[in-house]
Amino acid sequence: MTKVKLDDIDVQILDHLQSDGRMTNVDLARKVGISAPPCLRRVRALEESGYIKGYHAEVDAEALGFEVTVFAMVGLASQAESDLVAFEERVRNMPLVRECWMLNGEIDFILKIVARDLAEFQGFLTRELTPAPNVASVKTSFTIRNGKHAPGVPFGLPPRPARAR
Amino acid sequence: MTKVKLDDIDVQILDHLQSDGRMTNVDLARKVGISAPPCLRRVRALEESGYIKGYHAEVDAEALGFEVTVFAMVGLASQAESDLVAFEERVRNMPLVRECWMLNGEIDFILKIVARDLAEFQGFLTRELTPAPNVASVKTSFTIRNGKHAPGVPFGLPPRPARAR
DNA sequence: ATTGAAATAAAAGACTA
DNA sequence: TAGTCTTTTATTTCAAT
Repeated sequence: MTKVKLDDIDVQILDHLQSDGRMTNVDLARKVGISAPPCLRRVRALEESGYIKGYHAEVDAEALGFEVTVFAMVGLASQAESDLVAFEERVRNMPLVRECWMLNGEIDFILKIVARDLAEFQGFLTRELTPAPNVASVKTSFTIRNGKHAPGVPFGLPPRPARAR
Repeated sequence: MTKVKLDDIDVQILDHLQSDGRMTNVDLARKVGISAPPCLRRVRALEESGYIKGYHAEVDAEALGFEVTVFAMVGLASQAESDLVAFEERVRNMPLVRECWMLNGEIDFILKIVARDLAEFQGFLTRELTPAPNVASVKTSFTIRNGKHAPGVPFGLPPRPARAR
C-alpha cells in the first residue's frame, strides 16, 4: 500500500498541493511536466499511502472573531506513557486546543489554543485545562500577532546542505 | 468588497472547507442545504473577502523525512516596532521556520521550525537564527511527538458559553 | 508507466423568480 | 439572494503504446 520511494515528481506534487490544495489536476500536471491521468494517479496514491493526510481551507481567524491565540506550556505530574497518552486523548476532545506537541525537557506539552475572546479563553483555562487530571503546571503566553504561517514542511531545500564546496 | 456579516450558511461552509478543503462544491452545497450555484458564489465571496486565505494539503512530515520539529523561543535585544518587523521579515525568508508568533511577556517570538534531521536543524540554529541581527536569546524545545493537529479555528462552539442556565 | 481519447461529472455563467 | 438551465471545463476511465 505504501509506496517504497517517492521520485522527484511526487515531491513536486506534494510541494504544489501544500501551497495550493485546490489546484486543478490539469494545472498540477502541467506544472510537474506530465499529463493529467498519471498525475491524478500519483495524487491518489499519495493520499492512500498517507503522505497526504488531508486538505484544509486556511481561514482568517481574526476576521471570523477568533481574536485570542495562546500558547500554553503544560507540565504533568506523572510522565508515565499511559498518562501522557491520556492527556493527549483529553486535549483531542477540547475544541479550543488546535495543536498539542509533546516536548522534551521540563515542559511536557505545548498547546496552541484559539478562542473568540479573553473570557472564553479564561473560562477554558480555569474550568477545563488547569483542573484536568494530572496537570501540574500551566504557563500561558498570549500571541500579539502572527508573523509567518507557512503550511507543512520546507520542500525545496538543498537535501543536504553542502558542507564544503 | 468585504461582506458585512456572515450568516449561518457561510459559517457552515467555512467549517466544512476547513475540515475538507477539496470537497466538491456539489457535496458542499448538499451539506449546507442550498443548491450548487449559490453555494459556489458564497465560496468565491469568502475567498475574495479574505475569510478563506488559501487551501493546503496537509502532508505527513515524518513520512517525508522531516523528522525534527522544534519550538524556539526568541528574545530580541530591541523591541522597537521597526526591529520587530525586521525580525519577522527575516524569518519569512527562512524556509525552516514554518510559523512565527509574536508573544507578550519576556519572550518576544515563538517559532515552529521543521528540519529533516538534527544536523540540518543545528546548522540552521547556529548559522542562521542565533547570529541574526538583534537576536538576544534563543531557547529551543524539541518535540517528541504530535498529539493533535486540528486546522484553523474551533467553529461549532457555543458562541458564548452560557454563564448560568 | 505514460499517453491520448472518450465518458462522466463538476464548475461557471446566463437568466428567472 | 436562491434556483434552473446551459455551456464550459475538469475529472475519471479505458484502450494503446
